[in-house]
Amino acid sequence: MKNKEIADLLKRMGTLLEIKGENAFKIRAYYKAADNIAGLSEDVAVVSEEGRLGEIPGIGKTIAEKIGEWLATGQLKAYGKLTAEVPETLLEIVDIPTVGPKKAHLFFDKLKITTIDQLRAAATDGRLAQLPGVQQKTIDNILHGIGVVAKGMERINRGTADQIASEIVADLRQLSCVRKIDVAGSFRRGRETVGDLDLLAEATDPAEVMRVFTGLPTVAAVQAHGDTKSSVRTRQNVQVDLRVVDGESYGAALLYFTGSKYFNIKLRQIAKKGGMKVNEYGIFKELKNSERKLAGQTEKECFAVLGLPFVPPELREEMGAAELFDEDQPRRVPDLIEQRHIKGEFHVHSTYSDGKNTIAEMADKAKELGYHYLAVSDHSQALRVAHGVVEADLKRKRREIDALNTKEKSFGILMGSEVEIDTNGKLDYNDRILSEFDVVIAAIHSGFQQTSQQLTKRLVNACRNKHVNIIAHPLGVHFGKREPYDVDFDEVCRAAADNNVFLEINSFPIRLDLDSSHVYAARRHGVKFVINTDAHRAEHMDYMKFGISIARRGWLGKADVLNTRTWKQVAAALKK
DNA sequence: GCCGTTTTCGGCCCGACTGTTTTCAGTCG
Repeated sequence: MKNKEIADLLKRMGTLLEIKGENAFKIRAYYKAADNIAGLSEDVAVVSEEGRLGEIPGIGKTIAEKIGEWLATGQLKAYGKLTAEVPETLLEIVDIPTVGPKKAHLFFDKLKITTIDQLRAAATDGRLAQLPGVQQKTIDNILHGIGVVAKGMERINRGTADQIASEIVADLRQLSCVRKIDVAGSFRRGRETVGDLDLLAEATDPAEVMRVFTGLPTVAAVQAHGDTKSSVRTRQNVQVDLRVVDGESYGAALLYFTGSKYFNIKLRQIAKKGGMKVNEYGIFKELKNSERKLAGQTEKECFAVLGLPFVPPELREEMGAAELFDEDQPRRVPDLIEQRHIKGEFHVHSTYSDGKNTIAEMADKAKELGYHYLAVSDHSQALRVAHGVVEADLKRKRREIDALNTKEKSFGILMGSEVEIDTNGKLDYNDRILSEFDVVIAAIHSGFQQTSQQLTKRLVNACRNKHVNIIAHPLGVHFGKREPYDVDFDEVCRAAADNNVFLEINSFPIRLDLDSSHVYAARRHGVKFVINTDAHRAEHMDYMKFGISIARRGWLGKADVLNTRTWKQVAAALKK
């Protein structure tokens, strides 16, 4: 799929037009188009071939032509023309915090600065100080910002974000003046990765909250410190923003700071049509010379006065917005899966392969979580680096599981395996061995460099095997190391649906694979899912919440997910 | 540049904080 590349290209064009000083609405049109392409669940090349680009919101004649040209030739004349005027390297300049398009334009126009190195030189040798509106503080901020960019500002994975947020929230909760505190932003929407953390608090003494927040031990730098809003950068180089509001506005503020940006714009448009206004303080009826507050205390009442059902945070994205906002259809919000629906899982490891805990210890953790069953699915023999289980040890493992099960009535341990799919699509155990497992998970751990066709064929072959029940981490994502495979995802979905194979949502924080956009797309193929943690030690089983977030973002309900069922129902559902 | 029971022109979401300013522009979310 070229969606991401096209979205990036349109976004870059938007920024370059902004530096150039183009009309603000034209710029926004490019950004909006980029967002909508990025959030598209279909392949934009297919949409283009079928002449349906114009059906994508925010894509008109001009941008549709540009997308077509890029798809056909791999080039964009307009982009070349634009970068001849506004050098492409200025994009790295506007990435520096406190430097936006206006300053980038000023530095380029007056000093011919096009790179970060040139900017640093001009900041240190005094040339920057000659410019109008630039004083020492501005120069200090720019130099500091260059340092921040140099350290890297990539998005962090959900597991890391969860840790940082929990610690800060726990510290602030201790203050007696703090009534409520929530993590908002993309974290609350359940995104797989987050760029920064947005916190919202209700407090009787906002200044005190700000003082404590900016002085926390984890804070490396304070970027802004106001009465109701502050922004810091932590030692892990993660930006955290905190906003304090009063109780009357808490719901409106939570709505506002949860976003997404796209969703907020949608809400404001709906409000405007009804003669209302939305901001972080509430929803207001616009009267002749004044305004009247209609809602603000809770998110629920804010949605209600706009005539909308409560939209769970995970659905507040471009993806699926058509289903939520289409005025011709009843606005339907699905009943999404919840953590309490989970009755077990199928993909954890034990000391038989590369897990750190015994089968009994993993089972204890599962019981603690209130599960009814747990499949212990160790690696198969070919995965030597992970001590894949050889045939002789499988018998020993089976005897151990049977013994543990005889002691227990209300909980069942299942014998599973995470079986290697080799580079030809063949499985690592023969059919006789495979037939003896309670559940078979097939997975790829090698040969990532193969072509799209080869990888697709491997996954499809695995689905067709009569013993395979689940495909683990179907796209091979490894946070910071490996992008998703370039497989024909539609074909994999068809093979899974046709052969009663469940696609895994892997909850391990560095995997999170499938991600929500693929879940959303797969659901439309009639694919069923299973949410697993891939735990390699007992406490990893707490990662289930991350998989739940992805499932919810992908619009999954309880019925779409295998491990919301009892073992009896599971056994029936797995039959091929 | 996009869009349309406000429709082919004239709109397009809203506010806090900072820095450089005597009233506001730029950046950010």
